[in-house]
Amino acid sequence: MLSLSQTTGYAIQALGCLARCGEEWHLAKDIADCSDVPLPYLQKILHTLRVVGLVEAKRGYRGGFKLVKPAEEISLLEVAQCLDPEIREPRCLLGFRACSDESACSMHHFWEPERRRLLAELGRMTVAEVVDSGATMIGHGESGLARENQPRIAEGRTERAHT
Amino acid sequence: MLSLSQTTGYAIQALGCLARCGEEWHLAKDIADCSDVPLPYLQKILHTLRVVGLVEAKRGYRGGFKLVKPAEEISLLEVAQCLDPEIREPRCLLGFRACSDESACSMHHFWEPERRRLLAELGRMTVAEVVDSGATMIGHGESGLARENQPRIAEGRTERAHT
DNA sequence: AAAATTGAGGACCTAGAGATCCAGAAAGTG
DNA sequence: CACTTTCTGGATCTCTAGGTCCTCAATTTT
Repeated sequence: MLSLSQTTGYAIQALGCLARCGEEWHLAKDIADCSDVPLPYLQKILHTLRVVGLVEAKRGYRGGFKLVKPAEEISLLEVAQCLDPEIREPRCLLGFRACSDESACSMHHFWEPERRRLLAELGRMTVAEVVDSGATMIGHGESGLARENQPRIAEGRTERAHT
Repeated sequence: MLSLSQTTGYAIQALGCLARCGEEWHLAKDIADCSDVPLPYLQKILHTLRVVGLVEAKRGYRGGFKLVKPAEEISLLEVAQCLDPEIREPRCLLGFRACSDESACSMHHFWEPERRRLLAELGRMTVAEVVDSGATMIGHGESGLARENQPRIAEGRTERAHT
């Protein structure tokens, strides 16, 4: 209750990781290491984010994911709307099927303004802000929490002697 | 997202119906008819409400349910806490396992005050207020919405020529 | 005491979210 | 071209909320 879905949270984390770490392609695996998101599930989420046009994907050697637009232009609401169907079609707080502005349940007049206010908040906040408030960098496995300084994306790939 | 569980909404409806309709025993069936809650599930919820001490139950002929204390003394928060485990142990908005005031995720400082504010609201609102803002009376099948005037509990039982 | 009524409470079903796994396709490397 | 890497996308598993069903036990009526 009173929260975004787990999946949306995961997506915000993933986008945050990408935002912090430049224009390069980043592997799903590295993003997973940087966040609290299990890899297989993250892959699925990244896939969805690509379909809705928030990230770009490249397959094959030295492929990965990157943001399509700057993190300053991605609102949290936008992310939530892509992944959380209930955000688009909110349920009546009491579960009435026919609840609406015209035929309101007894909590509607309390709840509807609250809901709008929170959505507006989410519409104002961007992925960039979330990043700035201190999270983990891809590839440093800090579990995504704001501890110590901010690590960066895994450069493990350089060890593979490319170029 | 951003709502109480369906079950909590159902419970508030049921308590509201009981509140509106006096001290007598009311059948689960009549309460179901008055609300948008499917009978078998309502029975389960009423059972839980009895276990946590919000309603009293009586079995057998002319049994039913009634409130243990006046609706003015039942806060919505109280109801939610009985039925919605996530209210007691809120999840991190981003899904971090270790998120807390000390080790906060990047949305924690935005979300925590919002959450507290909403919980405080719910703590202030009572079942009595929800009733007063216009809902359906038990036994008149108005689907629980604030249409027309407020119907009362089914008196179908009187047809059975008791007394 | 027998019959009728009604909640108690456990077994069970269903859908969706969260999560995992794997064969296959695309892309770069040598 | 063969090989490796990495995303693709569908099948599948698990867990929980929501919901149904059925038998048992308690209580009142007659």
